[in-house]
Amino acid sequence: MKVTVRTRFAPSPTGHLHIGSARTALFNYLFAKKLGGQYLLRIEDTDQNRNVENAELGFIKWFEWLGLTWDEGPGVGGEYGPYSCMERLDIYQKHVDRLLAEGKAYPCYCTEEELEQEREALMAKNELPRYLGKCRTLTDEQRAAHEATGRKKTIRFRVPEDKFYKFNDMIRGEVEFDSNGIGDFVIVKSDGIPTYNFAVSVDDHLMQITHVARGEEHLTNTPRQLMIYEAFGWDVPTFAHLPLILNESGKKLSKRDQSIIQFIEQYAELGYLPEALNNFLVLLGWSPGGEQEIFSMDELVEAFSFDRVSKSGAVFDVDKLAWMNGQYIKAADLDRIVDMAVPYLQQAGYIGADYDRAFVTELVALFKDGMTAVSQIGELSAMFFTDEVAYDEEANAVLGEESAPTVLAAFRDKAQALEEFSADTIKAALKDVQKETGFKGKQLFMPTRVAVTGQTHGRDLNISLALLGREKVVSRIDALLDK
RNA sequence: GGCCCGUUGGAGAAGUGGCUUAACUCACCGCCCUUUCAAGGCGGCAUUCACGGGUUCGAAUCCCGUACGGGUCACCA
Repeated sequence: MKVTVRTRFAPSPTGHLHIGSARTALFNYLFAKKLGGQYLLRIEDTDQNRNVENAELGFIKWFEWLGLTWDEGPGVGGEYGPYSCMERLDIYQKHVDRLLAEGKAYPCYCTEEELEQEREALMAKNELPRYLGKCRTLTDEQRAAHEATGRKKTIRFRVPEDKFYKFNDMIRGEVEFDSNGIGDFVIVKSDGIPTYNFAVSVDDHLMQITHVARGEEHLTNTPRQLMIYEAFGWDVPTFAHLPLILNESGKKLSKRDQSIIQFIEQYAELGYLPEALNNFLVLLGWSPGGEQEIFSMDELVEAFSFDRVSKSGAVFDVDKLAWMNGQYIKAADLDRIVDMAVPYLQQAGYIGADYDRAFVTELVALFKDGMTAVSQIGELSAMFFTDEVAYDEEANAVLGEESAPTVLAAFRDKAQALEEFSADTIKAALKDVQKETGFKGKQLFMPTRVAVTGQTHGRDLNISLALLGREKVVSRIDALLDK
């Protein structure tokens, strides 16, 4: 029987969906879809201290926003559930008991202080800090004595000595670790909850996960998980360790890093399109090989493979993301962008609840091809909603040109006299001003643009002026001429 | 420090022994188009693949060493 591919993404519920998590989820999703398999979501909530209230709901929402929906997991269920660790405690317990009974794991009564001392002592001797196995050989009597004092205990996995753990990583090839470099590690914490390494192994096996793609920071966890698989006699899934996403200084993106916006919800708030984010993220560490860079989700499913994922870290390039988003905005339906733009305009107080849809549509159409994020609509269209125009240094330089007063005065009169104030008639009026004053090109347009919009850069002048309306255009020019 | 991993332009990268005088994209710089501004088009931007040895008729591509960078060494995931 052909085994179907099953992948998963298993985040800890820290509250927000990080871009790195989204990218890992994306890779797992694409791989499963490409091979006609299933992609599942599982919540790794074994850290009681870090679990955030309702965090689960938060990032589930953002996964949905990205379109990375799961075939099994929270909300949708599935025959291998439950899909969060804290609901699976009894399952882990059974497995721990088995390891304990077989002597493959043992209780450890060392306190944190004792372990800390051990670490310090080792470091002082210039040896690598690790657990030396003090409780490894405790007799039943000694254990009973510890139990009697009510001392807290953890369960540690007995790491086999002198063994090499090898696996074939889909991205990094053959990777090998010496078991002697790994101390007996904790599989059940003193609060009775299993650690990540243990829970993840048990869950991946029970949920019949065939391929595990995760960040490179998990590479050194793999031998531990291999040991657990071995202890239970389970088949090992295929691993793929993705290159890290780096900040501009080449360091792993830390959640506290201020230099880069890191959470999906922040991008959503800024008016990024989910397709753009997916497209940008997939290119971080993966390359399609050809010359195409813009991919729909369907195309990605078709094109994706782990053997085209690189081994070295990828720097998160904010500019490229902006460009990518701009491409998607440009290609998107105008109506969709208008819908996205409305809240920003309302928030800025430019339009109310009963706004003029036709006007807003024209406004958005004017800026759509030049935006890099929909939130920019506020700043971009500010001049349409203010009475006072502020002129900066650059603007004043243009207004100081000798052609400015002549051109402005002429255009003002033409604008005033225009029967209909539209892009076409404005264009004609400007043409007349040119004939009349002899100024053309930059000398003609720049003073007009700057006087009315306050900006030296912008979109189509004729449409901008028409949208602004005669009244604003004329009064702004008058205000300048009066000075 | 131990163990792992990596190193092609400012960034993402293609390239897996000859087809490479190293694709493509972002950024940057020019030019064209547009009477302005954008958008768009075109072109420029690594004589060289961290460095040093080697293997080979031939190396960015294979091997060794050095340097640099990163990850990880938790009762966090």
